[in-house]
Amino acid sequence: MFSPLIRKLGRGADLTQADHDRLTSLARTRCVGARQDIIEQGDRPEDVHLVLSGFACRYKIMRNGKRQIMALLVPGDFCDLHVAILGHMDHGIATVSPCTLAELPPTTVLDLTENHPRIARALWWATLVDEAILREWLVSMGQREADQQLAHLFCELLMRLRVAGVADADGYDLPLAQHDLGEVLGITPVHVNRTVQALRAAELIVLRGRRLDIPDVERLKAFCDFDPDYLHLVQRIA
Amino acid sequence: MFSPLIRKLGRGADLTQADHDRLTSLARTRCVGARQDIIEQGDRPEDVHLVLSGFACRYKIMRNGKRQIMALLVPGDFCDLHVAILGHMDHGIATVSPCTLAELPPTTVLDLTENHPRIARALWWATLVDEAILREWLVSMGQREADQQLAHLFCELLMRLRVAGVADADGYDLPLAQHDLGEVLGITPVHVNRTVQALRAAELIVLRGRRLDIPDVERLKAFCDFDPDYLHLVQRIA
DNA sequence: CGCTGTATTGACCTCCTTCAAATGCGGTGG
DNA sequence: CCACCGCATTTGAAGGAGGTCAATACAGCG
Repeated sequence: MFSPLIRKLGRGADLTQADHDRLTSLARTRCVGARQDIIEQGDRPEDVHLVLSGFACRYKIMRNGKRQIMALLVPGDFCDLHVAILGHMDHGIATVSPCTLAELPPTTVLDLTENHPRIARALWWATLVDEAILREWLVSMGQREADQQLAHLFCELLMRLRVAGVADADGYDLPLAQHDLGEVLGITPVHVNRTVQALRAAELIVLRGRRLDIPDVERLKAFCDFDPDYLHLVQRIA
Repeated sequence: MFSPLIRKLGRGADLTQADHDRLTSLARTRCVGARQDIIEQGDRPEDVHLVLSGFACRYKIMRNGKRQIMALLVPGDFCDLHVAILGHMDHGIATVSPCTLAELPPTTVLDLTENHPRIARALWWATLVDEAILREWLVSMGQREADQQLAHLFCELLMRLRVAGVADADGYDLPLAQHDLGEVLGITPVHVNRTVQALRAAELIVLRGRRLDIPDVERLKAFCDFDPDYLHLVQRIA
C-alpha cells in the first residue's frame, strides 16, 4: 500500500527494505471522501500526512471567494512535511477525489530525520521536487497560454502518476472536474471547456468522464514544450 | 557584512554567535555586475551561493526567448541550497543589480547540516519560506489582476527588505526596470508601465528612477489584500 | 550634444471573462 | 424501463484585461 511513496522516494535516494519498514510501521491510515478539507489554513497539525491513493490539493481562498490550487498531491506525495519547521499552515489542503491518507506521528518523523540520514535525505529531496514543480507551474502561468498550459499539466501528471504506479503508458484516471482544472490553471471553467475542446479537436487528448488518454504522448509534449527535467526523475548521479 | 543572512535566519531558529561565525568563517565573497549569470540551468555548482547585497533572480527562458522570473533573491537569500540534493540546477540564476555574493564550500554546508542542528534547521526553514513565497506568487498570478499583483509584490519586498535591514519603514531601492517587473509578473513591459501609472494615479506608490516609496503602507496592503502570514516573519512559538 | 536604453503613449487585436441559457448524463425512484 | 433530478459540460454573445506593434519622449552618460 505504501508502494507509491517508496517508488517516489526511491528516485531521490537508495532506500533499503529496513528504511521502508521504518517509514510504514507506525503509520495509521485513514479514508476521506471527495472534496473534504484535510488541513485548514492556520492549523498546526501534529501528524504528517501522506497521500496513498486519490488526488488532493493545496489551495488558498481569496477574499472574493475564488480558490487557487497551488499543487496537486498524488499518491506518494506529502501534504505537510514542512509544517513541523514552519509552525503553522499558510494554506489549506483538501481532497479532490476520495483518498486514503497515512498519518505519521511526529515522533516517527523526528526519529527518521535525526537517526536515519538516508530517509531524511529522501524526504528533503521530495520537498525540493515539490518546489521545482511549483516553479514550473509559475512559468506555465506566466508564459503559456491556456491550451499549452493545460497540455503541460497533463504531461506532468502522466509522468508523476507513472512514477507512483497509477498510470498507463499513455493515459490515466483524472478525477478533476473542469471547474477544478480552472482553479489549477487560474482560468474560468468556461474557458477550460473551450480549451479542452481545442485539444480534443487537435486530437492531442481524449478526455471522457474522468479518464484521460493521450493518443500520441510525444506530440502532446512537443505541443507544450514539455521538458521533464524539472521533475528530477532520473536517478541522481552522485 | 553577513548581517542580512543572520537577520533572516534568526527568524527561523535561535542562532548563537558561534553559529554565526561558523557560517561566515569559511566563505569567500565575490562581486558581480548587473545582469550577469551566476549559475546556469544544468550546472552542478560546487559552492553554495548566498546574496549579501543587491538583487538577483531565478529564471527560466522559454523557447520563444521570453524569460519568466520565478524568484527575486535579496540580501540574505540562498541561491542554490537545494542543488546538493537535487544534483543539478533546473533553472538559471542571474543578477539584476550589481551584487556581492558569498560562496560557501560544500564541506562547510555538509558540516553545518550534519553537526549543527540549529543551523541545519535554520537553512531548512529558509528553504521552506522560499517555497511559501513561490506559492503566493502563483496565487498572485492566477487570481490577481496586474495592479493588485504589482502592489502585492511591492508589499512583499518591503517586508523582506526590512528583515534584511535594507529598507526604510515605507520605501526602498528597487533596482528592477519595468521590463524586469514584467518578467516577474508575467506581463508585457508596456502593461507594466500602464499599471505603474495607475498605482501612481491612485497615490499608492511613488516610483522614481530606482527608488520606491509607499506613502501609506496600510492603504497599499489593503488595496491588494496583502497578508504577510506566508512570509512566516513572526518568531515560531514552539 | 548626440547616443543609448528606458519610460510613455496610441491604436488595434486577441485571449479570456462574464452572464446566461441549453444540453447531456449519472443516479434514483417509480 | 423510463421519468426525473442534480450536476457537469457545452454553447453563444458581448465586454474587458492585457498583448502587439510602432512611434515618441525622456534621462543618464560619454
